[in-house]
Amino acid sequence: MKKQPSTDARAPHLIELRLWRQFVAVAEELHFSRAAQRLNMTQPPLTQAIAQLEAALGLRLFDRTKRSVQLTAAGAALVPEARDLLARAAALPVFARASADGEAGRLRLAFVSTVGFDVLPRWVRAFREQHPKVQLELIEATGDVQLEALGRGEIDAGFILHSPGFAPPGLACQLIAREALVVALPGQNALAASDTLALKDLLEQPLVIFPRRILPSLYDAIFAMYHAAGHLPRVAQEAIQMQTIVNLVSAGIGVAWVPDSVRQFQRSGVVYREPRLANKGKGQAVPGCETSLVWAAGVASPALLRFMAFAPG
Amino acid sequence: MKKQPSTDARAPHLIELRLWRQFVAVAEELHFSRAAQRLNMTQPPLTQAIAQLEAALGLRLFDRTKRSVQLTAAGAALVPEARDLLARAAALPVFARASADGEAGRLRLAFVSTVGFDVLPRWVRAFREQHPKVQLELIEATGDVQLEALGRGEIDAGFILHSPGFAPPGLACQLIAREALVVALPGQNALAASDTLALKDLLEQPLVIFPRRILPSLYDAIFAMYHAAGHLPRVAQEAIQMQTIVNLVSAGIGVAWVPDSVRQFQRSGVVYREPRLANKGKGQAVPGCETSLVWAAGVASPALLRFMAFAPG
DNA sequence: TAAAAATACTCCATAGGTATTTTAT
DNA sequence: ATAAAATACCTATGGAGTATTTTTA
Repeated sequence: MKKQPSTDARAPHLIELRLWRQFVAVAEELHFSRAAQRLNMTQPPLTQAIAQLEAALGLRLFDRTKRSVQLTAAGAALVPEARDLLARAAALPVFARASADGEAGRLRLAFVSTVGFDVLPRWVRAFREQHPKVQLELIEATGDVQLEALGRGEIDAGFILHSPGFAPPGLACQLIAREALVVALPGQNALAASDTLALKDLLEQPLVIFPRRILPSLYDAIFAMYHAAGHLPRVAQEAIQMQTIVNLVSAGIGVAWVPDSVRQFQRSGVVYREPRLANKGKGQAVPGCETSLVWAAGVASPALLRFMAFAPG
Repeated sequence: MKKQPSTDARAPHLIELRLWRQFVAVAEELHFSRAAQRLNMTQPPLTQAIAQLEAALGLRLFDRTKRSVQLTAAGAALVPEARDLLARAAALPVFARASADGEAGRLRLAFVSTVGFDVLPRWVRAFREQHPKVQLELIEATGDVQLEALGRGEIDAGFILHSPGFAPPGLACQLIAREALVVALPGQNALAASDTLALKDLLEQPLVIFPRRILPSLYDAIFAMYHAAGHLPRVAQEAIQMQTIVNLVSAGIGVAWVPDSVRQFQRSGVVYREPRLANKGKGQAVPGCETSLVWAAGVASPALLRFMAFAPG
């Protein structure tokens, strides 16, 4: 025996848009035949449709006196609501297509504090102008927090600091900016007095440094630099935020190698210097640091692709 | 030959709620079979329905890899929108029933200035508390403007001044308040000096009066009162708003018989008095004036009935 | 090989059609 | 007499069913 379509499968008392469309047409024409014409149908099924709608609602929408049709109070109240519903339904396909090609949608972007000063604001402003229907959510977070959030799908992409060559597994990565490291010195440190600074002057200074766990290549590059000069750096303190590193330097805890953009943190008691390396000529240079946009590999949304197309020159 | 249902009659590219419901179910389960179960249907027609929706939109909503189902960017963007649409559609019947019994809806009420001071504010406040979903629109207007607006269906009801016994044609009418007339005197008028005032003192004073066109019975009652005392009143000026009448009295144009509630207009240069009639004992009294709520006969909306139920004792 | 989506078909519920009746102006 | 809504009945589209195949983890 064949099971017949279970009646409540079809619609658990959900009134279809068809009925609302027909209702609005009759309400606007106050005339079943004309409304039917407008709907490209004949009058009898329209009469039935309205009857069906009234039955579903359990109330009369029109006062029909064979010769004239008038809205009841409930009917009149429903007209604007029904119209609104239909307008929203009609807008969905448009919105869908806009979402598909990245014109609309939501982008949750995380960023580390250093890009928050210059790169990101300009980028975001330009993007917003061009794509007003994309809703941008910006969250400041450290690199490790961002990577976890990406893994859980809580953000669409993140701006992180990383050193050249480091490729997080499972993530796609686009270079945004490359910058040299500079040294942050406590203002009261004797070295801050002179305008120029050589690597050899720094070798004995205690270091405030980014944890290796987060940015191994930066950590290693700094160690390699000291090593080449015959020294093992003395780490006074690790800190995971540039803000904190600068604060620690300001407190005189030590000196720190930080990306150039950290200079934006104008903090009294801290001076920044570009040190000369002793053997620059021989090809050894101050190590650099890169800011990249990372996202879960293979799931770049159209909106994200649009966003990346705005990458500053 | 029988005409077959014209294809665009059924729906001019309007995607029915059924498809959105099914889409949301699949998006939530990310599993066609489970989603079908939740929808009380089988898997194959659900697969077809999603295919149909995707065809209508012209884009993919799910990445299906036989073994796993994932939302595309467009699909993910659509989920909250579709959910919202469904929620609104589900709310319509509830709203309809609320409108039918007056729990929700819109009430456009006009009122003359005199009720705006005391009666109306208390009434409206009490009603709003009990029926928060009824949207009240209050418009101050003179009686004649209100009657025209009622005729054109621009307001649902109006508070007007009228004299006992006057019944506007085609309108239903409910008495709200009955009040006696008092006399408004210019402050510099000699009569204002004494606390008491008799009708005979007023007979020679020029009158500022409401036009007969608007409120014939009030006009006639005043004339009858003067007549009984053997005088024909001298009309200095007609004015259609109580505000204006009081202003004219203040300017010394004349005295005026106004409803008691007009005393609320505290205007310097105007005093109010309750005159003694010479022959009070014989049954002649100062004429009165009524405030009534009027509405188009036979079309009191449920919300209006609710409103009237709040008439102050 | 098992689980899940896709495909192929069958069927009937119903939206919409035509013909006719009713009723108020 | 006429115009318009209601009623009666018919048709066929398509949504949902069952059975089966395909695919990949």
